[in-house]
Amino acid sequence: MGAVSSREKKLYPAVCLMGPTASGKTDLAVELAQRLPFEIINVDSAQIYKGMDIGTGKPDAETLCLAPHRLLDFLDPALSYSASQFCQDARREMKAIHEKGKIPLLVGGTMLYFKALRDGLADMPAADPLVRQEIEQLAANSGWAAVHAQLAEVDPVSAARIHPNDPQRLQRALEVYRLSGKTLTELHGTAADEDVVDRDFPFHLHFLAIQPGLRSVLHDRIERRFMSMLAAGLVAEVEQLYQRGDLSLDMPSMRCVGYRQVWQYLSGELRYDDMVEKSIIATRQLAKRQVTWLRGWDNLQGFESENPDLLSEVLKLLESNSI
RNA sequence: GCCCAGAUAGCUCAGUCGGUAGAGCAGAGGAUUGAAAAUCCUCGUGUCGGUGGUUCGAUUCCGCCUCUGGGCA
Repeated sequence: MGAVSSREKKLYPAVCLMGPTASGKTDLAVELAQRLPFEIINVDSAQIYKGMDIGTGKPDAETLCLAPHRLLDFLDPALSYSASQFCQDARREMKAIHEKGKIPLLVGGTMLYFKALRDGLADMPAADPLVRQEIEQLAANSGWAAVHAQLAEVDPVSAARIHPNDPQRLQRALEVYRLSGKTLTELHGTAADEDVVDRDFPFHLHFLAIQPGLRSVLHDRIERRFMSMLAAGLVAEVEQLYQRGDLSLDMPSMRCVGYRQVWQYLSGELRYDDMVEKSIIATRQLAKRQVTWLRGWDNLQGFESENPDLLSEVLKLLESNSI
């Protein structure tokens, strides 16, 4: 067992704490960080945004003082982020934490980011606003079916895989071809070569997840949490963003659960009660997609979030993994 | 009390010129490679309010009853 075990020896531990929204990840992470030499890295695509605090369930200032979070609250809502940027940023922070003699604790519900970190991303061109605009123009003029048809000419394999009704993926696939002259199909699998894993990414990821045992409990928590967000001033928070004038509903930040619906309320498109209902529904649907990711996740240690002994059980598991 | 309109899937409703019914939303399952809190796919049996009648056959037509709106008193 030469190659494998010698590579494993060079890997340092990092812990990934996953779970659907409203399952109590942050509370658990903060508890863990106070007992073990962890430093927390945020893995939540909404909590990266500045000025989006209440609706994203960002930890409050007091909590952040006790347990600082990296990659949290650093990006203006007018900008977009990506799984690729996350990987670069997270690796940089993980190394920095390791150099301080501590262990990275990655916490969040953005499963694509965890996956990208674990598996790597293919070597592909980044998003290009101009090319995206061209493709959107094509779609506006001739329909997304035309985009799909064009993709089918250059990359029939991807065209067969991507549903004609999925504009986001059609656009990306055609964008990659226009920018690189290569198909998504060719480029997939070019990533995560072992050099990258070993040299730039000398970590072994331990995956933990928490979630309620019953879906009904999760739904209950989601509803109550959204109500408390409203009580805490969510509408005023979104109104500040709304009034900036440079943000819009087609930006990733304003498509976040809750923000989108409050925005529509502020613009008169939704009545207050409908905004509340639709926000809660959107949150439940988000949680469902997160649970779907978790169900298929390899080597995942799951914990029941309502378990009163949660903390000690997680600590026991970490100890048994020599963390 | 009288008149009118309703009563069909968890919700909002469509429909059956009489042959036991279908959309949207919700919900469930799934996909997921630079927007991912995004984007997309699949899944619909329910005493058709109750009860009598007409009929080979009623959720559909008729009577009565119950309930809910609205109007008149």
